[in-house]
Amino acid sequence: MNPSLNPCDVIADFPLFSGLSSEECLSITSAGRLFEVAPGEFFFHQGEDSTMLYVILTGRTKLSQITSEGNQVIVNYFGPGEGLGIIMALNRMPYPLSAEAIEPCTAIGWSRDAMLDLMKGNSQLALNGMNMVGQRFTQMQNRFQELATQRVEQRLARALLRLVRQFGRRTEKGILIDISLSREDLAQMTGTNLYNVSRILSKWDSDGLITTGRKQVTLLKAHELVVLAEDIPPPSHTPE
Amino acid sequence: MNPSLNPCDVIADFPLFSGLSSEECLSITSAGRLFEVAPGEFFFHQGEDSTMLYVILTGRTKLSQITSEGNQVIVNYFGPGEGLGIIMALNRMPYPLSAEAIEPCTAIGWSRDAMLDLMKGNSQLALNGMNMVGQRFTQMQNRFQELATQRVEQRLARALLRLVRQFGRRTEKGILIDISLSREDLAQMTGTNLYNVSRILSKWDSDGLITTGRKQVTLLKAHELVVLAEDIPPPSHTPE
DNA sequence: CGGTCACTTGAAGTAGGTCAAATTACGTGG
DNA sequence: CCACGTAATTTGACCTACTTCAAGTGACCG
Repeated sequence: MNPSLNPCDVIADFPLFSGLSSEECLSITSAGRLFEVAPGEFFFHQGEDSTMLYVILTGRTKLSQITSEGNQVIVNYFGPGEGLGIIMALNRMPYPLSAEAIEPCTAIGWSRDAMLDLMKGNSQLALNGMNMVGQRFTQMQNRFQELATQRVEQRLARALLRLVRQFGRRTEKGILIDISLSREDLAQMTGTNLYNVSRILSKWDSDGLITTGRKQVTLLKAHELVVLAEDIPPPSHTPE
Repeated sequence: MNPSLNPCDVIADFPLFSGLSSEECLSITSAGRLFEVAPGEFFFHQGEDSTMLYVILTGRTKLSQITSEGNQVIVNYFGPGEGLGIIMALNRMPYPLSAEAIEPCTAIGWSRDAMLDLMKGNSQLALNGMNMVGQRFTQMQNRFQELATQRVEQRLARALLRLVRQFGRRTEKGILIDISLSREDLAQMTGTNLYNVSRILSKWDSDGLITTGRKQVTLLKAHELVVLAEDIPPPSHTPE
């Protein structure tokens, strides 16, 4: 009955809790613990044994992976309602990626065993977990396909559109992607390098599609980006 | 009690049934139906509404996806014990890919609702399902990373090694990948085109790493492929 | 005001994509 | 069993997208 530790009003429409009564929400959340993570700190690091899983209440988190060759790949950014470590914690494997707070974050965390017990006793919860994993699987698969078949320009356009959906904020100039977002970050999201990203953004900037700043991007003509994202390569030479 | 419709002895160590009693296995399998799918036929097509999910008993299946631009991507090959449509059927979304039998297949199939009911009544089953989805997620993520950071040659080496693990069969010459496997197939698995694959395979062939035939590959020196797969690019010019 | 960090831009090199054509294997029907 | 047609594969040549290196510019921080 402690509202500060049981923000059920907030989490009621989180996917993990959908279809659950408020009593169930209460007992599930009270089996966990509230965490606060400062920007730059990590919920967990890639390779660590996965003992905890979290659902974000507030703040944004960056999920990234480092390859054996030392290349970093940004897999995703997560915000409120999304789960961290759900997949792996329930599979008893080391975390395959690192989760870093890029803003002050609060989250509810459970130990793996606690969550497994909860799920065993509440199959709706287990199904919700499975749905979340499934969602992420689909996203991942789409990005895989993207990477396999599209050119950098299209992938970059899609990445921006995804980010806008997650972090877009209307301003008087256009739609700002409201997170710190360097060229390097975008490169790591799209499987290329910062030079390439810089060139493409510069081009779009001078074409009036976007405005760029230091670690930020604002979309001016989102529709044109959609056209780019859907490919349709420009007619190279006019065939009669 | 009909052994032909309830091959519990076979499925006992399938991941979906792990930790379940034979009574539970029995009641779960009997809620499903046995399917036989001939080579070239499909369990389901991409985009169809996902009403059924399957667990393969025998035979191999190819999972592929077609992009909006018409490019095909081979996501995976699945064999006995693996699930088809688990992710999507439980998420109430259209199948994101097509599942085609490449050998005579038998599988148990359930309607989505039947499986959801079973899982609601048996949370171990739900957890098993989640584990399977999690496994596939991890695989997908690794391949994503691969595609984002590695060159075609490495990706091809890895693809072959993966295929060997799934379909490798010792022969007197080496380890044969025992499925029909064209250059085009390999290209669609690694995000490149058949010309590129053909060139690389030819090179490896003349280096004695593999032997190739029409729609087949045999590994001779698997270890050398592992070296290639782990990258370590050849020293371009000897630095003192 | 100096230093660092993010970003830009140029130039050169390369992996890989594309197109075209030749070659080889396979299967079928005669 | 052979000849033919088709499909798989190889190979060459060219070209473009992308990477890499290098040098410079601009922005924020102390």
